[in-house]
Amino acid sequence: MPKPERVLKTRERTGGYAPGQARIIQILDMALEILIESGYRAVTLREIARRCNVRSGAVSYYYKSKDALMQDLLYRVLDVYEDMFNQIVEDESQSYEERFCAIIALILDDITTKHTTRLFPELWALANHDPFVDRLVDNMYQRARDSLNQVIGRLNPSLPEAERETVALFVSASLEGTTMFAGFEKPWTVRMPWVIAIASKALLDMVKTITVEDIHRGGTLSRPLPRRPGIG
Amino acid sequence: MPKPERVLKTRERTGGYAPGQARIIQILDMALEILIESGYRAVTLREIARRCNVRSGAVSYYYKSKDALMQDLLYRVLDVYEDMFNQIVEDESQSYEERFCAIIALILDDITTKHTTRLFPELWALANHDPFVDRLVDNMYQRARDSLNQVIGRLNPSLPEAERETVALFVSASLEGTTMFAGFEKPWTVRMPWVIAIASKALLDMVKTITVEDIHRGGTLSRPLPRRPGIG
Amino acid sequence: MPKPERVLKTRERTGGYAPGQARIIQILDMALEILIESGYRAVTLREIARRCNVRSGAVSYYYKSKDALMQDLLYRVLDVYEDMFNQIVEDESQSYEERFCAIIALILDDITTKHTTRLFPELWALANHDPFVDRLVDNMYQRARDSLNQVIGRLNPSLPEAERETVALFVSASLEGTTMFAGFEKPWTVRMPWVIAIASKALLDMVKTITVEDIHRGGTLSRPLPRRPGIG
Amino acid sequence: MPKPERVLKTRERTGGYAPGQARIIQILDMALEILIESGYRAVTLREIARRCNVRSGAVSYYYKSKDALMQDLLYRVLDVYEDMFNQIVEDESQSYEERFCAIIALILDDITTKHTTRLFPELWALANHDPFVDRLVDNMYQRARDSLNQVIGRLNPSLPEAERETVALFVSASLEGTTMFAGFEKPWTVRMPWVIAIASKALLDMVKTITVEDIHRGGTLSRPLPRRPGIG
DNA sequence: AATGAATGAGCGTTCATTCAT
DNA sequence: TATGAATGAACGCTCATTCAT
Repeated sequence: MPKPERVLKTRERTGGYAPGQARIIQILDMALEILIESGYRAVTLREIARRCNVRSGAVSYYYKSKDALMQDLLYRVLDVYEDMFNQIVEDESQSYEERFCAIIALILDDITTKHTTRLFPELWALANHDPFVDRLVDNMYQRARDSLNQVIGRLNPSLPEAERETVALFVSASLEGTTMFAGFEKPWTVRMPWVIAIASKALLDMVKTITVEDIHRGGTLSRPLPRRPGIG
Repeated sequence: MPKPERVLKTRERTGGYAPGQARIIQILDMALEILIESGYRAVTLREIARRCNVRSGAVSYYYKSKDALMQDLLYRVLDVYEDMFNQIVEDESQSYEERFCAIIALILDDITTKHTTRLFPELWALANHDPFVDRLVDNMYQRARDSLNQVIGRLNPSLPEAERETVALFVSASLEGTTMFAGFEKPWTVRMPWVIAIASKALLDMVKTITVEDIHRGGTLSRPLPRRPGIG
Repeated sequence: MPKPERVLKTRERTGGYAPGQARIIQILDMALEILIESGYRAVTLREIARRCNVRSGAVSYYYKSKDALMQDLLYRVLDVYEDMFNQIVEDESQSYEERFCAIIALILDDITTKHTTRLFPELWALANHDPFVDRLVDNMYQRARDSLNQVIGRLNPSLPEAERETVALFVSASLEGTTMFAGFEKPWTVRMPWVIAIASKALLDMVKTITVEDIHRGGTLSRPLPRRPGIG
Repeated sequence: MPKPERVLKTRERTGGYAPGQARIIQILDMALEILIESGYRAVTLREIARRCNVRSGAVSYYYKSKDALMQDLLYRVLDVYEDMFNQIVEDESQSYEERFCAIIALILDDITTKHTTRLFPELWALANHDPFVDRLVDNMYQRARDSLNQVIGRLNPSLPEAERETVALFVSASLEGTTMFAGFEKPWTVRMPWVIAIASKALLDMVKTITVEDIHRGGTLSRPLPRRPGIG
């Protein structure tokens, strides 16, 4: 996506349902469907058009470039996750421990969906070579960590801001990392209940007990690590 | 990569460095370079050839299809990780706690390299739509967990096999998940020392103290989770 | 031509001459021109495009594969012969002998055209290795023999169905066989009038006088034939 | 075969079996095998080499171009037919009628072999666009007609030379024409015995009874023929 | 609002051919 | 006598994109 010319806002500005709105939504839905089903390489204007029962020129009519379409798609897709955690964090009927574990369970549960299992590795790969995707995905995760941060601040009030944010980062990373192993149709999908229990214990205990000194001590290793041998 | 016809091993066995061997290595090196630099989409036979200063027909001379080339490349790349952990696990001069933390530090250190940060998300994305890559990556991680399993067995002998394997899975997933956040040129790269400390504490404490009951209790939530809203 | 997905009929039915219809016709005309001029090997999408003054992508726009194009072409080409004989057979102003000889003259006359001389040997060669072409050509000749069969039935009513069909086959084969010798720009082209006379006499006499016993007697040879020596 | 540079004679000159002779024979055998099995398009140096268990460079070592190889192959292949008829024609123990029918049976029998059924249509197609093949095939058929001519001269001595040759041509063409219909694995293969009987009667009767006047009368049609409609 | 037609670039692949070894 | 390495051209095909209608 080398030419990040925004197109999205045009669409967003049109309140209600302009005639073309329905088609735009259909285009984005089909594009997402392909992305999830077959990966980014398979997302072609032709295939999107085919699934919308229009010609590929029609897709170009709504998006002047494929990049613009993809950007619009990613906005839509990531917006959905925006408030995912806030509801839990703000749920006054639960203790902070409960809320923390609820977030863990929520994320790990979401990870087993086809949608999330397939989508996020694509995003991670795209983000590595596309600054626009990189920024978008980064923003999304930042918002997720904001929620975690609030809860962690309550569970371990003595932890300074910077350290707390890094703790939240590790929590988030821990959970995201299970995507490739226990996601949709992955070998460990059936073990997800156990994984949730293990993650809950590991992360909750850590969050509650970790100190600034623990974090600053660095790794426990005094000896130099053997490095991964290079290739080629 | 639908036609997994191996090519590599035959050629590798020719031993020494026949003249053509050097070119094969160059081809794979360049292919990997492009994969890391620009992603799978950018890996074309012509670009590989360009970087090798030959015509694209020369690449086809060595690999009768792009799939065969990619398979050979992935074998080579993943073979490297094969014995990565064993050295540590078998290091008799360290305690098992030390070995466990050494593995964590080793992996997280490796994650900050450009090579690993860029390569693995590509593999995860490919694996979602390509059974061959899926199997290859799965095998690699399985071997990694074998090493973890040995150490965990010593740190927590009362944990039954199945539970221990799931614990190892979570440990591995936790570490892999940091790739997207604290890998090469990522926003949190500079915080990797802290992340190593946090991960060491969280995972070591968990591994040492977790019980079968903890794992079987499932998540701590009794109430149904709010679901992620669908898209489209 | 391994994937016989019809394309033609759909397009043909769009009736009239939509703008694109003209281009399709031009594409098929140029493809046929090349086939006749230079043989099947020379029929490439690029050469077709060149003769149409468009880029090769434009040809691919109309035909999603070269096979589809070739199939469409062959349908068109062979359809032309469909009613070729019927007009004569149904011509009530002629005796059946006249009609029989008219068919012979019609076919042998057609054989001297560049179109037929060049096209049919290509089809025979293709049919040997391509089931689709095989079936198409077979159908075409079957229809041709149907016309002959009607006339032969009148000229020799006592001949049973199966024997009559084989007689028609030999008549048809006899005529087709002159293509390579007396076709367009062949050494014997100028002798075609004589050939027509010879064929008329040989085939008409045979058709009128042959009996079931003649046919069932088999070859007149009692001794084993010397076999053609094998090669290699 | 646009560059007819002879290479064959080089080979022929080496008497006995020079070491490379065996390889040349193998190359030509394999080339013929492919030609018969899969058609001219499939005859590639690579495939020939593969079947000879050598590299394609080795084939180029013996034949400096593919055309030279094909020419050599065709010489070899057509040489075989050279004396095919002479043995029969010169068989003093048979009457001329018997010899004539024996030739018919011989040719039609040969036509049912895979070798002949597959080879000749390829040659006819090639001859249309390749003067070298054209000349070669033409020579071969000329020799075949020489044999027929001798016998026809005995069966119908009053026929002048030119007319007799045209009669021989039609006889030869009649028989060749059955290749596409009753050859190897063709729909009418099982009817070949009947075809032999029909051909024997039709052609023998004609040869014995036809007169110069029959031939010069031309076709029996007085009215103009409806022409095959043009394409495109 | 959408189509139909076409472009131009690039893709993976195959081929005959060359040539030093 | 043959290989191994490489070339250069061509192939069928796909893609995003443009634009008049």
